[in-house]
Amino acid sequence: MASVMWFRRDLRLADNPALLDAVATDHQVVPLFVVDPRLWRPAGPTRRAYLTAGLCDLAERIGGLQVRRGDPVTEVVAVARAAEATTVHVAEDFGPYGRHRDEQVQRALAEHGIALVRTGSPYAVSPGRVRNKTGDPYQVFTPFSRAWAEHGWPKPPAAPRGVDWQRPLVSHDLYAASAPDDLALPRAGESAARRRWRDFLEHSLAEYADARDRPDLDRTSRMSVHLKWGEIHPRTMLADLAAVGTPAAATYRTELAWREFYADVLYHRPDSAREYLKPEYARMPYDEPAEALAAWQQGRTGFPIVDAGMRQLRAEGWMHNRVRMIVASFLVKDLHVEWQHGARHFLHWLVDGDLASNNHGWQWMAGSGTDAAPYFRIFNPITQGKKFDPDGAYIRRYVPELADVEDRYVHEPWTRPEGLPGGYPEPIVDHGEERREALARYESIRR
DNA sequence: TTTTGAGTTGTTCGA
DNA sequence: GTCGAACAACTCAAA
Repeated sequence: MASVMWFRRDLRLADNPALLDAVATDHQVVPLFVVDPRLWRPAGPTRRAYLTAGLCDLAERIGGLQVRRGDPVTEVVAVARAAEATTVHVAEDFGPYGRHRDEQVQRALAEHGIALVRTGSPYAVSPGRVRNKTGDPYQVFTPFSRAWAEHGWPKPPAAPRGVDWQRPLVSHDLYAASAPDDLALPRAGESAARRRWRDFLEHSLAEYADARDRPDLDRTSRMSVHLKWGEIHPRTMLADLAAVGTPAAATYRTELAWREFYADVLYHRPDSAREYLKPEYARMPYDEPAEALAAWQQGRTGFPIVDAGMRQLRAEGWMHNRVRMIVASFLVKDLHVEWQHGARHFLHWLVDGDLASNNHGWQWMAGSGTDAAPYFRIFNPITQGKKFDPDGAYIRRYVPELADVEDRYVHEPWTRPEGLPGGYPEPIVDHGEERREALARYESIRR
């Protein structure tokens, strides 16, 4: 007899209600992870490598981990039956695929008299629980975040003690997904997540409100990847922020609220992962993706801040948030390419790639998302660069061709009297022209 | 029911 | 260089 703890996006032992539930049911616990081809295939090399490292870390903490590769419906049932378990414990998954998968698994387990027990979720307040007074989900962020904060969340529980882990070896084929040598990925695992969080609280939180927008300063928390894989739970972070209690802590809490808001929107509108949240935007005329999309992907648009961001993505599997907005605006509004192409590229390369946050961030930038503000919010890549990377330090870090360009030309190297430095492309479009073009196209879908 | 006010992340123009 | 207004009138929560 034993219970099964099926880890998915909760690769940690502390603050893990599903694990506590598993231990409470039976102190003999089989730790399981299933590498699901349907999720593994679309994950790019960064998420594969990071997940592999994260699983190795979890296995080390536990002293073993059953890793299976295949359809969860068959794999979870097989493991549960072999362990003679009566319960399989999970944190609830609210994504479109996860919900469907868990229903299938639940049904298959039930045939053998085994229960799938859902406890907790990757969110402080589970999607679907924040409602307005009429019981409907919120459509805009600010009222959601107020209600979300008032909803409250329990104190983070500690890691369970006295677990009798049933420890099989980690299967070896998992190690096949190591990171490409030229990719600089962050350290994976629960300890690394907590270390980074403590480090951020101590050194960067105080200046977070202003410094987070400066890619040259690199003062964001970089917690997204740890949240993505549940190496730390937002509840733990919220408790720490409440203890700090400063305006900066409140600013950071708002960022966590955004993550929960987008998960909530996706929960209520699972189709919005692919389709336009506001259907009328599907009528927008866009260009077929061609050379322009390729130039954007490769970081060869001739706009320094855009190219720096796209190259950071390829070098680190990560991009600074401010720059994500700039490159997204550029793809949709300067190159007139549909947001789904950008979202797909991001999800392929981002180590923190999360369906809800990623795709709703893109919808927001495309104008079809939850932003109620005017559609004519079009980023000027030059202005944005000057404002948020004033000395061009971020640009120089990722675009070596511009390393020796004088400060005053680094955002517009084509204006340099001696011409562009060798190997750096001419701007592929005229921003002013494309801005007018984007406005005209938006105009065309309005009544 | 009606009204009111606010809305993550912007840009440009002209004084 | 800095500042405020205009952009164009939408959506939605809450009073």
